[in-house]
Amino acid sequence: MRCWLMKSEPDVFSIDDLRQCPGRKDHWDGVRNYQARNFMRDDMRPGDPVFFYHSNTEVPGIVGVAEVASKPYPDHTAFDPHSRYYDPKSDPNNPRWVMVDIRYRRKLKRVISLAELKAHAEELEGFALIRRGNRLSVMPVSEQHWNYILGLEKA
DNA sequence: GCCAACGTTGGC
DNA sequence: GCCAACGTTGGC
Repeated sequence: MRCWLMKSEPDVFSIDDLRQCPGRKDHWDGVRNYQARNFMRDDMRPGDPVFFYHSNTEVPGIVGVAEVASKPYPDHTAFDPHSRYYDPKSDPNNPRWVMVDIRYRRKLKRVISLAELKAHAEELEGFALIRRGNRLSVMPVSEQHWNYILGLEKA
């Protein structure tokens, strides 16, 4: 089992949006970065825990926990010319982009902000989120870092 | 809204 | 294969 962090802009899709989905589950469409895609395609397994991260917002940070709820499968929004995620180069017979389903587990008792995570850079050394210039929207979290971050929740 | 950092594209 | 131009991400 691997742990993950996935970013979403709350104006587009927030943790509350996920919680209100039928079955508290939705598909995670729109990933258009090869490295992020490869993580989903090659390394994610149903049941893997996921930190839900709010980006591009007043206080960016981890807001909740979800879990991977499917195997990877083709991202159909790439085939839809009306979608903002349309990619004419993705061939339906050989899909370029994949997605997984994500299920809501819980919100954290408080937001663990990016600033707070950066303040623990020493304990979180190697965590992709706090590396300079990081733009990945899907990234692995080591089990050690996962547990450390959850420990911050009670602080 | 600004802009640094990064990924992608395409000319050569 | 290099690299300049461009588009996007996302913190601030």
